[in-house]
Amino acid sequence: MNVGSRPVGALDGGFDLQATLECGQSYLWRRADGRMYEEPNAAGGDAWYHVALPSTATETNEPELLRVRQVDGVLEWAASTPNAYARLEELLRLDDDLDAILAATPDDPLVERARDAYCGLRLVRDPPFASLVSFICSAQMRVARIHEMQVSLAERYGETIEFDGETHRAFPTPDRLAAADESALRDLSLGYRAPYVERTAEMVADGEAHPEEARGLDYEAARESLTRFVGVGRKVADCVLLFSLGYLQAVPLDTWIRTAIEEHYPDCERGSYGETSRAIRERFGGEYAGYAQTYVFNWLRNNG
DNA sequence: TAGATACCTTATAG
DNA sequence: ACTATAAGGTATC
Repeated sequence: MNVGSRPVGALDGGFDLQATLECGQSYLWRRADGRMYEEPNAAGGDAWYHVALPSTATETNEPELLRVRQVDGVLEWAASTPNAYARLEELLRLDDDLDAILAATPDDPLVERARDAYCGLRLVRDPPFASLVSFICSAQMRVARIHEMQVSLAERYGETIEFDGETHRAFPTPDRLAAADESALRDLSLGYRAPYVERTAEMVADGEAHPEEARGLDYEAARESLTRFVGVGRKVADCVLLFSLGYLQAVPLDTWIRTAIEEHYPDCERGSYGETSRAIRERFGGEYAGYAQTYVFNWLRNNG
């Protein structure tokens, strides 16, 4: 077992592990106590697990298990392979200068309240295919149930890895998910999202399209590219751009952000997704507007 | 191009 | 108990 630790004070802007993993941007981690989205352990020290699939850059074909927790301002990890910090830095955007990023977001009352409430919350860099499927499943779903769906998919179709005497499962590869049929996915309570997930997985498995292909395109072209997948409209595309592909300017126009626009930024309502998106991105400071979005989303979801 | 509607399933409010 | 409503929308007409 490979272990390590690092004080979060060493990161610009600090870090809050629970806020980062339970704010509804990633559905690919599991809390060890099985009480995700419920109250945290008062003493701190809750652990979360993630199974990372090998990237093309790695030599082995084995999935990699990561276990992390945060105790007294120290991030601690244990992993099945060496150099876990590099993985965590990538997945949890520990390389972001949070102070500088939040300084670039506006100082209006709503954003200030949200920033204060979720100090140390970072965006994530989820793997693109898993992120795509997660947000296809997110349509008209509560955060806790979206997470349940991804756990179900992993348990039914994911590769296993043994770690510390327990079995963990990775999120399914496109191949394995494409082999599922619609009725099997409906049995996992995906509802009308089942054929969307199946057809999208087939598109990726067949080489017809891959979410990675959006990377490097201009923001709006990248969003358009992702809408090729079945079940992916502009909102879901924006989520994948923000939470996986690193387009930090993306502001998914979900119900909470639309509420925020209605009540706090009415002049940003332009009647269409594209124009309203442009206006709210500008209001949220442009380059890092997606960071402001995530803080505001959480503040409204928990307090609105 | 803009607007209306169906769609799975679950949880919560009344 | 039972119904209405909403949950990080999309596809189709």
